[in-house]
Amino acid sequence: MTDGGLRERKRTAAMYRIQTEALDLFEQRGFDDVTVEEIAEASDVSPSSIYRYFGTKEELVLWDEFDPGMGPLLAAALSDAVPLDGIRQVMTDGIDGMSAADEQRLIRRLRLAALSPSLAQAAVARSYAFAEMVEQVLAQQLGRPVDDLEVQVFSHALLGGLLGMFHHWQGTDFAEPLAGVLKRTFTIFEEGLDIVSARVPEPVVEN
Amino acid sequence: MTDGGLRERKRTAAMYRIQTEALDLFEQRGFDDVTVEEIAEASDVSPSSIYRYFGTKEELVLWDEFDPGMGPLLAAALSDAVPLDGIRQVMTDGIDGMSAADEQRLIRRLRLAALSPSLAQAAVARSYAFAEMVEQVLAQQLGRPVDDLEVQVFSHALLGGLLGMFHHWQGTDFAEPLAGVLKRTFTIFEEGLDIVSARVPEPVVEN
DNA sequence: TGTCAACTGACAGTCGGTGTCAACCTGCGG
DNA sequence: CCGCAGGTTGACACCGACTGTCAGTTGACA
Repeated sequence: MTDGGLRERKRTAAMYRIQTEALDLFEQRGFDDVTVEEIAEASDVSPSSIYRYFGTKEELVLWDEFDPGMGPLLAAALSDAVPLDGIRQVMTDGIDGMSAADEQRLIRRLRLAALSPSLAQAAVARSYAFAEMVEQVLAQQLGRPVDDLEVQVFSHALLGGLLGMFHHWQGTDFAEPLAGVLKRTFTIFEEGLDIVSARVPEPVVEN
Repeated sequence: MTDGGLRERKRTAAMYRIQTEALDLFEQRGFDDVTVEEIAEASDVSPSSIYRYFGTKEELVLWDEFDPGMGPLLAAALSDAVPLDGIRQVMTDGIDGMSAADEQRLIRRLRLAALSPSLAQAAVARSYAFAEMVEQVLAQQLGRPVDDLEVQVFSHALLGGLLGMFHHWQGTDFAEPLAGVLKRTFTIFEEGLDIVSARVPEPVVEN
């Protein structure tokens, strides 16, 4: 699922090591109060290399070793299944394949992302790119133009919903296992997002 | 709907004027190739003032004179209607109240946002904040905790869908009036986002 | 081993963004 | 008309993220 050559593996290993140092420093002193130079020093590489690896300071937190494989995987899943099911399958598999350490690291990264505005912003923008992938595959799948309104609304709403799921997970302090939350989220999707009809009939209590 | 005192109005007027200069420059030479200092010079203010007004360079494009009023408006609309209807009402009213010049300016800003990565990122993050407003009001409305999964998924999916709508509008070069696109978007919402069942039965053509 | 491409570190420079301080306007009481 | 207080502005200095370049090194591969 991961590597190509040895170079690639070494690169990934280096990035993982640098990210580990960075997460430690960020947790100790806050994202904004740690400079890239300090991380470089702690990781025994030059600042230049950090930028070559990650591109931006934010990516030091957001980068995920498993990300690169996601694209093709998603495309494949969407090509031979009902869209929603395909995406559910990919995500479920991904979560099931995560070790406890992986999940712990994910939680650390999410916690950090929630604490720093610039990180939160980058995180949202990053997952937005995900929606654009779904767009493309879905449009082709349905034989519609990529700019089709329904395709756009569906793709982005789906992605938004998943963001909401992570928001909930974070808000409840990661109490429930992610797999369970994901399952409930897709149930909500399947029921058609009809929170509207679930509105309580009683009048609102004054603030 | 807008001002408070005279100070506030002067400030808004100055921001509008600076934004106009900035939009011109950005369109001529691209967002990244114009410095804040140049905008300051063109607008006859100091760079310091621009940062005091807008905070960031991105906000020079994203700022909207009507934004400040949106919060209370939305809260009110959500408090006494079915959530989806309330939001639809606010947005429909907002669009109906826009002059042709306002819409033209909006289009200019959207065009710019699509051309520069940093702008696009900031724009997405900005609209994300909108979802958090919906979250709060909706949770209170339904008598559920803000971190309720369904509330989170609904709010963010809704916001995502609206983002998708703008994406479509942009992709079709703003051909259809925004009011029409909005109406169709909410129709999609009401039908429960069931693009799943609309899947074409034929097998996919090989790429 | 030799060659070539990819990678790395060092360095200088640009620019976005923040904090500080002095000058200035604006309205108010004497 | 004169000070005076609060908010607003401009000038300046500073930090740090990020880019481009260049020379030196390392690794892949014949």
